[in-house]
Amino acid sequence: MAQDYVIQNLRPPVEFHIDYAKELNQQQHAAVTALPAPSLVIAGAGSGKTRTLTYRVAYLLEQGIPADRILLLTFTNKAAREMMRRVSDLLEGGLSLLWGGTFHSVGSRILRRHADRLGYRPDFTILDREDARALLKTCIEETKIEHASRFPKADVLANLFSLEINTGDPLSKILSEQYEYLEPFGEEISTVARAFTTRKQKTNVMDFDDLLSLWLKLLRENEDLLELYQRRFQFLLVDEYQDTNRLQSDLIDLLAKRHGNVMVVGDDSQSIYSWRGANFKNILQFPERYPGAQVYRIETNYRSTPEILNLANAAIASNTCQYAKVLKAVRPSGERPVVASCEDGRQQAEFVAQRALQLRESGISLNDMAVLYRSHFHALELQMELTRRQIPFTITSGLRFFEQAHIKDVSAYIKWIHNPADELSFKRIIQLLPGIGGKGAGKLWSAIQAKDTPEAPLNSQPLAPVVQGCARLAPKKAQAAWAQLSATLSQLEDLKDQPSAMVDLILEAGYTEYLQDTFPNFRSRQEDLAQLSTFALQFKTTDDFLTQLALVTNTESEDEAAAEEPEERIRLSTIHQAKGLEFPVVFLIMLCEGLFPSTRSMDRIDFEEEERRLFYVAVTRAMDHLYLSYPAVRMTAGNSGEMFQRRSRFLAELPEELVDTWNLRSSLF
DNA sequence: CGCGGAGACCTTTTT
DNA sequence: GGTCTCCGCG
Repeated sequence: MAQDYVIQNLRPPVEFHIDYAKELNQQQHAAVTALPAPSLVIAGAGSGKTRTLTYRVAYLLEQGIPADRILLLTFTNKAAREMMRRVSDLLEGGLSLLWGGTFHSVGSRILRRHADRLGYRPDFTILDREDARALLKTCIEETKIEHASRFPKADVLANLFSLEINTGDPLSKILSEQYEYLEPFGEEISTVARAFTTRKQKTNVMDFDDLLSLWLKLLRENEDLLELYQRRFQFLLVDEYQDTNRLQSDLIDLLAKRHGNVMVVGDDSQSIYSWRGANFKNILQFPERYPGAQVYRIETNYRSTPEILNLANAAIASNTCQYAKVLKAVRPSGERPVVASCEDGRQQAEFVAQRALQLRESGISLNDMAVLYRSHFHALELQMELTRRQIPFTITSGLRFFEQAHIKDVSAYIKWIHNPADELSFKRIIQLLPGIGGKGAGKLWSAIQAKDTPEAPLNSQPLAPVVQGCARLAPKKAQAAWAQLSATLSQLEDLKDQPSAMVDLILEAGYTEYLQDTFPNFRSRQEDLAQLSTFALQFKTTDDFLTQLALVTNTESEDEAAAEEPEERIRLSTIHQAKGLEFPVVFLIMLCEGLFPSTRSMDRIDFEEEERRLFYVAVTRAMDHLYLSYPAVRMTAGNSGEMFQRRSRFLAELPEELVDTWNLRSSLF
């Protein structure tokens, strides 16, 4: 059995010759070299959070802790990969045993190993948001509900369930506090919730929340596994702790219970995910939950000029619920941030484009510039302007790469082969055939289900003959396509664990043709699919491929794609997606009341403080140049009218002497 | 029952 | 712009 952590029992310490005192400042150094014990690192924006964590890992390894005893939890997979790379650089390679990733990806790995304990099989499919919603929708339809027309739609319900799981509050409490108008439906909502859970288990699929809640359930209900993982993960490092929710902090607490060797790093001023159940009180109350925890504050900012930092400090000052801290700049003085008031969205777009070109003239690469905004649609006019001027840009649009219809069509084949219980995927692929719609797909699914018997479970026999056997149930119109489908499935089954080849095969076996017949823009869709095939190349198992497909965000995949081409691009991104990044030049646009802070958030309690933190995150992305802009009038959606805008309260709060104000409106007259 | 076209409606933030 | 819904035709 695994031993408790005792330094003498482990490998002899390895020396990496890192002079920690020289590489780190005093506080960072203290945090990095702290003895195993709970610790909280309050690291302000741009203060070297990643650096601290990276050196911490190196330090632990140097102390003789085997890499596989360390678990690094980050907010995105990309952040984990980046940190691993840096540790690996520091230590000159050899770190394959280090575990790191998001809660979701670590959870999915652990769940695959012990799925049977939860009534799942290890080949379970991970549903993306859209699929989870579709499944929920069928559960709603199948539950007999009075006054069904007034029953909440699937996405409202999905939010509700997600909140329930992520905050740990009972449904009744959430309903009475936040969704009063749904209280009359309480009973039926619970019925749907149960049906949804059963359905997911039966079809061997998990949604994002399940990856956390089932992980927690697994540990809570299985003493042996809890002990196994408590012993295995002797050192927990958690990044972006301010954005963890109840479920995640419970997981950490449970895993750390035996050793208490947990270091959490975060900045309460940058907590921007409360709508997803994140509870930034986790970070405020950490010292109470972990008596004896050391608290380190890193308040030196290495990223921004003093001018930008002054503005950031002023921006966050109005928030009351936080660890009071003032970031100190060490960089030399630079330009004052600019507030530009523009005529309309169009002029704002021109301003950004022009300014970007001027800065480029002065020697700054487009890669070093970012335009940030509150919501995806705020960037529409800018996209048009940049396109018109042929300024290359990357945008992480609302629609994620992996969630586009054609990508999901192709992956549905692979998903179903991999997990024959996956109802959604099966229905999706057969509805691509002519003459088969929702109803027909339902019938055919039942027919397939009938072949799934205890003596001959579907997931242990070739699927192609089963599908072929159901041919007579398919409509006449679909016969040829049906035969083709079963042939394709048969070929796919031979390509087990070659996901890229599977994608290529599906394309050749008629999907490309389908694309051409269906979509006017089939060329760009074909390119996407070629990219999918390339993406799949890096995976040795179908399992890995499908897991990553579900968990990798499009910023991550786009960054990888962009890294391969030499062209410079300015980056357009929501503030949420820019979390953790930094850019020499930042444009923050659409700073109008109603847009930022967003009216959509105003029904939430404490919305203003969270929106202000978001504003703070945005301005602290900037290293050298910061431009804040807003239009005076704006087209409103739908009725093509224009509305006068007021500048955001966050701009109004800034002391005048901290910014240069440019009035681009008056220059027109 | 499937499917294509027309029109309504809506766009907060996401692992 | 993109998705969802409704309607009438095959």
